[in-house]
Amino acid sequence: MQNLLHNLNEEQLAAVTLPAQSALILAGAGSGKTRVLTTRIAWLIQTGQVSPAGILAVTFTNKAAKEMLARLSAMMPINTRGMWIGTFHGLCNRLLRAHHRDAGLPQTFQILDSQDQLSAIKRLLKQMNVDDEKYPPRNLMYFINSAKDQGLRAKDVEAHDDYNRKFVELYELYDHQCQREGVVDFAELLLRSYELLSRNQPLREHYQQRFKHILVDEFQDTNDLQYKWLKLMSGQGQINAGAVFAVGDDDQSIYAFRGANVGNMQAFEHEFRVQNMIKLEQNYRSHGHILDAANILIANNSKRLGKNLRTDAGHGEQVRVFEASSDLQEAQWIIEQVKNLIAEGWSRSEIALLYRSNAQSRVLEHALFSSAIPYRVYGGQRFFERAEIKHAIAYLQLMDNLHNDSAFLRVVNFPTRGIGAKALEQLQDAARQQGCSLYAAVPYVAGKAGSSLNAFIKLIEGARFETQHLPLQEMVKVVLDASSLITHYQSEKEGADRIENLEQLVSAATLFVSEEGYGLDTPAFLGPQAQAVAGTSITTADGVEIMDADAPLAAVMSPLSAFLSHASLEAGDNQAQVGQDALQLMTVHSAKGLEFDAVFITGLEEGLFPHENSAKEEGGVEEERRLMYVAITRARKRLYMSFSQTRMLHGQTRYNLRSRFFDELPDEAIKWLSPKIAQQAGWFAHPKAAWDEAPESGNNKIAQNFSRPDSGWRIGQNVAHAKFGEGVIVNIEGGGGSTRAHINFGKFGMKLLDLSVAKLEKL
DNA sequence: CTTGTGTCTGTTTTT
DNA sequence: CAGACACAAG
Repeated sequence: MQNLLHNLNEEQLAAVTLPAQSALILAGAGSGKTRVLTTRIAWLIQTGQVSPAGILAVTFTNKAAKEMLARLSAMMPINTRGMWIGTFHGLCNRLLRAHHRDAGLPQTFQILDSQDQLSAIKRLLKQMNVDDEKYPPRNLMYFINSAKDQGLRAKDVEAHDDYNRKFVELYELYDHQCQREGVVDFAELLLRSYELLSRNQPLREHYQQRFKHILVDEFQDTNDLQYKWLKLMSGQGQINAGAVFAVGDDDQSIYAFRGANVGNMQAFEHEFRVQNMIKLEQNYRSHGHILDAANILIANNSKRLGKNLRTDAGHGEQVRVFEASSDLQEAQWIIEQVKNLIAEGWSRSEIALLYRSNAQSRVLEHALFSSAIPYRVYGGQRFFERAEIKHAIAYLQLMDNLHNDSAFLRVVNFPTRGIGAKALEQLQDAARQQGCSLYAAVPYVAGKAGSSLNAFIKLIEGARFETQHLPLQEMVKVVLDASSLITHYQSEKEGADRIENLEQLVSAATLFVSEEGYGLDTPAFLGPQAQAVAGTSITTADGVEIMDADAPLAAVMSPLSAFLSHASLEAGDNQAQVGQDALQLMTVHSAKGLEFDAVFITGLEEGLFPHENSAKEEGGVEEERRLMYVAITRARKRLYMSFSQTRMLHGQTRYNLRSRFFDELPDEAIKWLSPKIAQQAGWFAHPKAAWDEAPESGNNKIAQNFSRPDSGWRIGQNVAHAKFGEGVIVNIEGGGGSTRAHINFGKFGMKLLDLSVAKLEKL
């Protein structure tokens, strides 16, 4: 016990040992949040206040859940497998599998990822003859998801005009389609389990009595539905309500775009009668200058709960800032710095390259590849999102759930087997008439179309028969073969990578089976095994005895269903080699919760970071600022920031101004690093001041590439105008006597100015 | 029905 | 610069 608590500071100790009431912990970046959470769980169990089964811990990412489990088992010699620790989506999936009957779902229901959801919506619109110009599928998807995120069904949504009424109508139809096909989208996992619990009293009471302590990580990221879910699960407002221990940081709320509502923190404080709000403000991660930069930047936001991080670590080094002339050169400069760091003995895996959007990784990857620096990209195109993997998965989905029309359509003619648009049209007509799935409608299609469709059915049935007793990994092999996916890619020029990925799918299946505790020879189709374990059965209203959802996984779903869920919910975070000491590349979003010795924040330009779309959204810029705050606070010892005058985007060069966030950083904490030689050429000058110091070693080489004679105005030139402020020349037209320039003045927009008339100052 | 070519468009962040 | 989609030729 003592050694459990002895490393905690005063605030942390207070949080960990709070009485069994709901509490809100405002945990700043790097203040030991995860440690407080896990120690709290360990403390509750070790002091005998609750058994492991009475704990429910929710996170947002699989990474965070895994981290928590790992730390817990390091702390205590208990079996964490039975514990309810996971993401909202993962836990809801489990709940729905265990109670699929009560939730009105087939045992083998499948989960749509965003891609699948969008194509399901497109299919619906086509079938209903809806003009997708007028009702863009993306907008409908957004509409449906945000309704669900608020806990609203179609019937609950108020529509004030015809346009919105159409959306509501389509929402309703979409839900019907999903129900018919036995599929659920991400938001549906939550909404469905919320409805399950609120409708079903015995179930609700069972779980409410069971979970004495509910712990929520990253509480600022909860949406309305998740908040309601927590209220229901904890029995908030009832006499024996469970205690909710919420840990969050309003300054790190970066998921408003998917419905997260920071207001939940205040609501929580009131509705859960929080008596204990503890702030963790001692930062153990970053050196002083880095922390100052973060604190001063975030102070520009208006709606904050108020919190300031402090550190004992001393100032440390200043933040290094570099202005590049192009995205290519930015990448080169980064490589140069990374090489220096590595030469100085920094470990590659302790260096992170962060960017605002995934598309930015390309240039960086290319540069890293050419310099043979090992790196690892997180996010972006994930393993289970690759086309060939989605195809293979669709075969498996179809075998597990014949009525999944999405899966059916994806593979019925891939690889091509002579089933074209005409045949499918016939099939869809038949399905509509019979009110059944495409698969079930095949017998109703006559003629040539019918026979090629029948051949496909035979293929699926054959594969099902062949694999009925095989374990998952063997099943995957059979499917790759029977579907002719491998053969297909063998005849394709660029198919080698895809085949390699398909082979990795077999390894992924093997790994999954062993990690989830299934036997390596458990048949993939083997359904829930009703082995009642003491204390895990519930008697429902209609007197049926069912399993509690925390019974062994095998009691809740078959290996195949579990694997398919895994594919949708985890998307294969990365398939890169884990052990290698490699540079870390990721978006700022996926860097949340991580920390590194050295961090590069790249592409700090207006339009990119803050992203241009954010300007149009309510509170958008503040969210971007929080994102920047997250980025800065990832760094322990050294922080670099860079931006570029030009950048290739959507196939054309864009001229950007440097990010407004630079103006919000404290001068003392910043060191401008752009080369003097270039400055003299008028190329790199920065309005703030002259460069702080002579270029560091290694920069001269870059500088030479860019110092060129100054020939008056040029595209990309930064300028200042008395009325419009700072801008950048985007295009120059005319010549001789009258030269006019298109200049992007940021918030003043684009102006066409005559260079001989307008009083412009070169910057 | 398939395949290739062309045009178009739409671009943030993620469970 | 992609990926999605449409259309024409094989």
